[in-house]
Amino acid sequence: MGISKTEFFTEDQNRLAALAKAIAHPARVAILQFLAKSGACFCGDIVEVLPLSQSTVSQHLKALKEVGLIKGSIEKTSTCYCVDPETLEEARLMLGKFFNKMNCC
Amino acid sequence: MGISKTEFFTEDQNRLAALAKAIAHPARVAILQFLAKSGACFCGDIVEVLPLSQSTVSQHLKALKEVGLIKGSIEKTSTCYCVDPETLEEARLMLGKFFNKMNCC
DNA sequence: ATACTTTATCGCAATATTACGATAATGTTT
DNA sequence: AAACATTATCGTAATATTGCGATAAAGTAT
Repeated sequence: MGISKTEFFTEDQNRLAALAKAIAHPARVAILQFLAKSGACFCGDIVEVLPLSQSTVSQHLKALKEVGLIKGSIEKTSTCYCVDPETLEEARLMLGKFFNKMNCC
Repeated sequence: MGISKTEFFTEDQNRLAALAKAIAHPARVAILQFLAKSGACFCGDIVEVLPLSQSTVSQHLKALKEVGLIKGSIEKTSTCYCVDPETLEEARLMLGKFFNKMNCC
């Protein structure tokens, strides 16, 4: 995206933007929904459900993991992913606060 | 972003992603906050406050307007922007529903 | 009409995202 | 050890985003 001037903005603004960016793609929305519905699952389970290749799904999982919305635990031969309730709550609070402050106009 | 497979996903998933993408950049977060705080303002007012050029701010405003989060009315020689409460409510509801369904794990 | 003010758009360059196949990495099973 | 299964990473191509300067567009004021 070009030279994003993140250093000028506040920590909150950057964090909110990062959390929003994590769900700013329908595939990641779908992955989160599937993860929540199934409780926890493997990369392969998601590949079966979505029209994306294994490497693409893995990259989306990485993006979600980096922002903290999901976490993965190594289990047997594969990695088991599940939603991270703490970051989820953080996102819910930040977005809630953000939208509450929009109450004017 | 490459060939995004939006046609596969549901309308809701795409809409949620689009709304999230609108606030997925700190500059747009800052613009929305400034707009809400000031009630309504001109492009020039935002340019004074942010470390971005006039054309860049105008582009961010366009992105916010396209997703419906803000609306602009022509006033005198300039355009007056303000938050659109309806789309804001839509975003709040969609995100709220999304996060509520994440309550498991 | 001309100059001025303000916003929108164009064109460009730099960087990021998305997606995939191929391959590496890691552990399991035979 | 060899074959297998699963996920992560690399390399690459196509496209999108971000940002800016320059310019167009449109209205106001002199």
